[in-house]
Amino acid sequence: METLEEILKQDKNAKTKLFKKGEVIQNKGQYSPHTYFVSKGLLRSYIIDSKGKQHIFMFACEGWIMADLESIEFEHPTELFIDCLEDTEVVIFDRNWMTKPDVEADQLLQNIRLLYRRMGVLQKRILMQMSSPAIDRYTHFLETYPQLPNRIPQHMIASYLGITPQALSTIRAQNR
Amino acid sequence: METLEEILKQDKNAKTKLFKKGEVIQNKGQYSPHTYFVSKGLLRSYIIDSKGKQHIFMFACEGWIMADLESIEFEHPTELFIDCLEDTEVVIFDRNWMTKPDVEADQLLQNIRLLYRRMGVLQKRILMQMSSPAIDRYTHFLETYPQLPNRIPQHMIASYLGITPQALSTIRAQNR
DNA sequence: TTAATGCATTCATGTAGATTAACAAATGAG
DNA sequence: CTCATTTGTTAATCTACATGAATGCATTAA
Repeated sequence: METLEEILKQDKNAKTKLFKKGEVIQNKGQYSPHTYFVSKGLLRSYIIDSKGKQHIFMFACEGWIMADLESIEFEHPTELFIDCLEDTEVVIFDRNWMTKPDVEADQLLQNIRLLYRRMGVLQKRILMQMSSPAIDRYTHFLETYPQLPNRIPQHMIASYLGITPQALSTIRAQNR
Repeated sequence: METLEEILKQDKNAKTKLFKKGEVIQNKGQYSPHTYFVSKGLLRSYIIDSKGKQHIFMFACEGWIMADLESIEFEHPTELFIDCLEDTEVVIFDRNWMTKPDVEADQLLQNIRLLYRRMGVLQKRILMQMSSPAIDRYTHFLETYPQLPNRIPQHMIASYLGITPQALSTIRAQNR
């Protein structure tokens, strides 16, 4: 079977778009039912809570998809900001892209596998958030995304882990 | 469009199964690539962490699906236990059920919507776990699952929220 | 060069929630 | 019915992590 990327490159309907580092793709309050497949670069989604604090929901580098599925499924405005941590190339899909009649079986299968993979990651994240201390979550992050620490600053890792940059710094110091 | 339940009832391939309250459907360490659609009753999935503590990952009542998607997608043994909190009727699917050639378009669309819905819930849960205190998570749980508090004991709600039963008890007392 | 800005580290103190324990009420089994 | 288990509550103490402030070090701009 071909990779999703190979399939997408042959797809006439797929819209490719380039974003610059720092560019904002989606703002809180919008309803934008798009799903982004990252073919190159690095995206980030995050919320800003009632106290003004940022919390990174996820990163998406090459081969991952980025979308506010809660917003798309329940059809309400998004709480998520999405922006680019690097110059990024994405393929954009609309709502219900997966079930359009012209979608090929191969592509559909790949799409569904991406959804499963994503859910697997979300599931693991919830379980770790509930049952493991910050040090274990950090170790797990390093194992799962070995390439990311070289591409993003520490404070973003902390934000992803759900702790402060100070706490992460302390953890790293103890672990040395 | 018909509901998934109506579709499933006409499906010759769908296997229906009955479980008794308390029965264990899946144990940690197994690899069982099944997805359960709950047509009646209530299922629970949970992990037991390295210190022996239980953490409830999710509940699935009527109309929801239950599966260890991490295990299915990455093809490793499950960490999740699944058991019945009530007498429960489920429809069982195997790995790759969604992409079988004999699956009808209507059913496929419904299946994908269930996946999206589930991911929306997971996403919200992660964001709340990171950014909101226990009291807010409890309130959100009550809004999202108004029927569940009548069907499960408090300590299971606490376990789902990621806090101890004592903490939940205190929160509820303050809120009165 | 000198500010100015962003990033990481360390420390002192504060706090949400964990832990442990004790107890009462409800439920269930023999 | 009785006894045992499950469930929910309250309180005292403990701990992981937050908060706020100070410091050093790059990088960039003027």
